[in-house]
Amino acid sequence: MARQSIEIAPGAVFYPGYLDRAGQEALLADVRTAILAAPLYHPRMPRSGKPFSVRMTNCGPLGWVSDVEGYRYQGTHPETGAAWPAIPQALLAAWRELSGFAFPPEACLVNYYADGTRLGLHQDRDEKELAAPVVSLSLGDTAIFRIGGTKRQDATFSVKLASGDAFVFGGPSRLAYHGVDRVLPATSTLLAESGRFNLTLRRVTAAK
DNA sequence: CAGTTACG
DNA sequence: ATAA
Repeated sequence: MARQSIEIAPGAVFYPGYLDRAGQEALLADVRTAILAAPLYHPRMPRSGKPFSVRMTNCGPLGWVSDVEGYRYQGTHPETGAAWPAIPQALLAAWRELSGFAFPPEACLVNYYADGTRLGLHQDRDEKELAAPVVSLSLGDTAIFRIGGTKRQDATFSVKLASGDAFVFGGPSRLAYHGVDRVLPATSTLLAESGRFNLTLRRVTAAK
């Protein structure tokens, strides 16, 4: 199935409307199930211990976590100690369609942005396999997403990411700085609550 | 280190 | 937008 796509920058590809409403509802149900097993929590910044405003959890063999000790991937939830739940099949299918990478993702970071939540400009660089892209899916309220280049001082621009949109960071944009400036309240009817879920699929270890 | 604030 |  051919998909509408827009290459925002080399290797940074936007797929507006990637999931239709039924697909969004099915994926949201999977996310709800995952959160029952692995509750959302507030990560903390390395060194300072300051909490993020975004709440997080993960699916997959590995999950990205941050606390006063630093950033890392680990196999268990930092608060419950339980293994992360499996990555839902719908997300594995999206990875196969969008990543162009022959090996499966090992982590799905689930970020929940309540109204007022922001996430500062950063790089996803804790993965060993940088040949694999990061695949992102949005559910719920529209985000004002910001993306720049591979250096923090590079120019940035913003893109609105709506419910059902996909975004892929690959090639020269794999290490592009990006963040979320804000979430626009009441821009989607998908969630019963306000806010937005973002799901990012990553290959963490070197693919063999 | 993916935060926050002040400043321009 | 940039810096501390």
